[in-house]
Amino acid sequence: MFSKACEYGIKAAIFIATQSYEGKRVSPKAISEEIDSPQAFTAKILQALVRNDLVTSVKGAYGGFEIDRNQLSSIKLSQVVNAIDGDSIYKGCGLGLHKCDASHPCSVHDKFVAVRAGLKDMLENTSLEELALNIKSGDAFLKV
Amino acid sequence: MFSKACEYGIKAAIFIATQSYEGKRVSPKAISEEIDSPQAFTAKILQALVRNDLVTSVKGAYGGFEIDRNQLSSIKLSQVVNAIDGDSIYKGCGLGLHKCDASHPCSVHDKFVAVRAGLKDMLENTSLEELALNIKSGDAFLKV
DNA sequence: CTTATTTCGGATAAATTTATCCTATTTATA
DNA sequence: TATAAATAGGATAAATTTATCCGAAATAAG
Repeated sequence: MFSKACEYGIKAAIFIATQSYEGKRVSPKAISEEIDSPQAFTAKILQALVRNDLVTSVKGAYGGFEIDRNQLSSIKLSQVVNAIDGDSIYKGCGLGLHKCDASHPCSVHDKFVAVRAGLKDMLENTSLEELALNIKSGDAFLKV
Repeated sequence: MFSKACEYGIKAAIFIATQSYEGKRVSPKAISEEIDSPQAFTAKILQALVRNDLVTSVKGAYGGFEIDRNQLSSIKLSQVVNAIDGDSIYKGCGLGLHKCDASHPCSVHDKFVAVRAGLKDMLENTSLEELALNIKSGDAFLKV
């Protein structure tokens, strides 16, 4: 469904969110250990999140990554996915056609529209805050 | 959503279906031209469909690929996808965790369950016959 | 100002997916 | 039986994704 990079990005964002809740910054090392991902690769993905203004980075000593606590509820999963994989997941044609729409549909177009709408809706209505709270309450987990 | 191989596989299966409707066999060359895909790569994917008994191949002169006309309505998109990409699309965890289920959910587990169910339902309830008829009637297209 | 710490970013490597090439095998027809 | 036509399948190459390495730039603290 998502690329590896996107999976790491989602997990990383959720972990940063849980820590930002307590006013803590986190390093790529701590993140990759927490979400069980390759460190250097994860760092690259974090850069993408920073470039898209979803995560703030602080360079130098005592630096790290954080998310503005006031934005935790307004940052949606869709923004994280979009920053890494783009919007092809729920925008592109199911069969990879360039020009596929209602007026020039591929054979599975109508079928896909509904599924895609559900995915889009899910991503756009799930906030980092909600997911971070799932983790903090012990209702969900980030690894294994 | 799907791999390139899977996209080609779906399109190829639909095209073979349209031709089998008229009792015609088709060559990998004709298929790749019709669905705009690399020929040799498409031939490999066809082999997977043959191994999974979704498509029949006839070797030698006047041979080619065909689908039993009586099975067109019973072969579902899910079988084509499964033959090529496996069932990871709607079975695997959204975050790539190995052990993710209702009793040990990842942070997005519950959200994904619904989307996946929709995708699964769509794939399992769409037959090659239905898609082939969409093409024949001119309501849908296989390329561009 | 110096130093230690930390993110940034370019270069490179490994793994996977996508794509091509060529030969073997099969089969209908003459 | 010989021949031409067609799929099967192994070997290989190209492209993309995933992953690693290392030096540059930035910053807090002494």
